[in-house]
Amino acid sequence: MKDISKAEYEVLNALWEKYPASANDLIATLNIIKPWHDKTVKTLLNRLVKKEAVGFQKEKRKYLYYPLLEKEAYTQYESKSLIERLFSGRVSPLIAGFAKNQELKKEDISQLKEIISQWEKEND
Amino acid sequence: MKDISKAEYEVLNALWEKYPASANDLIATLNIIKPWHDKTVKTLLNRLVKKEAVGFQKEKRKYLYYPLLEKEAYTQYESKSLIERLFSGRVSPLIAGFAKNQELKKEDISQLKEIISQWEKEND
DNA sequence: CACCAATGATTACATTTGTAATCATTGGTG
DNA sequence: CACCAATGATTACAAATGTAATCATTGGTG
Repeated sequence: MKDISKAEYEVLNALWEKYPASANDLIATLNIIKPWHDKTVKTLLNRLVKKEAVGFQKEKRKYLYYPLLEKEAYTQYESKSLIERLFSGRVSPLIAGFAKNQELKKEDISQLKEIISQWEKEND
Repeated sequence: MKDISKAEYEVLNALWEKYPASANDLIATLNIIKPWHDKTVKTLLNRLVKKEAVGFQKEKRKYLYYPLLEKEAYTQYESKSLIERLFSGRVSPLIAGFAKNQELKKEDISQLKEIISQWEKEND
């Protein structure tokens, strides 16, 4: 998987939210959260195309872009890379850090319990 | 917190494992896992000094380096940044991804349960 | 003392990334 | 048809990053 930079990720994430999308669609969506010039968005979009994370279909002069890389595949890859790099591949130290720094809510705990419960149903 | 690149992190991680350490100590340690030229390690070390992640004490011509940035602070910051960026600040989707992709072991589950149990003792 | 290797400081260069600007083409409108 | 704005393609430039090389200084040794 080719590396996708943080700025590129923002563009790709906007596309995952809604596609197919034109460059102008994405520029409008991103303008809500990032004060980026439209030229910046177009460049990042073109880099994503070059990296084969995004494809497009021509419709007259307008291009309609769609993701080639799935959000889940990407988030899993990035998560795993970070866990590997920082925690020798173990997820528990990451969660322990969140717990220690009071960054877990009751809702998070419930959700984790649910995931564990489901895992046990499928694996124990 | 100043961004620490992946290569810089490797040097810093070697230092966290054992400090104070000379440049040569680090070069030797890193040589085990990375085929880096010694000049590369020195450059990365100097960049870490510039970023104030690392300090040093002179001992004749030899410098003994030590971390200024704590491993836990860094790993928590990076973890949180990733979770914020990819999962809107929620840890459960990250764990759910690991579960879904069969990347959790029984041992991970035990550890997560322990963390949850501890959290509940301190917060419920 | 002279020499040399060791050590850190500084420089180098290619690639990647962030944030644009400029250029070329082309639909649409008057 | 001419013109112009829209649209994508290409270029630009600074900073960060990866991976070095070169330079300046200085301990240690013969």
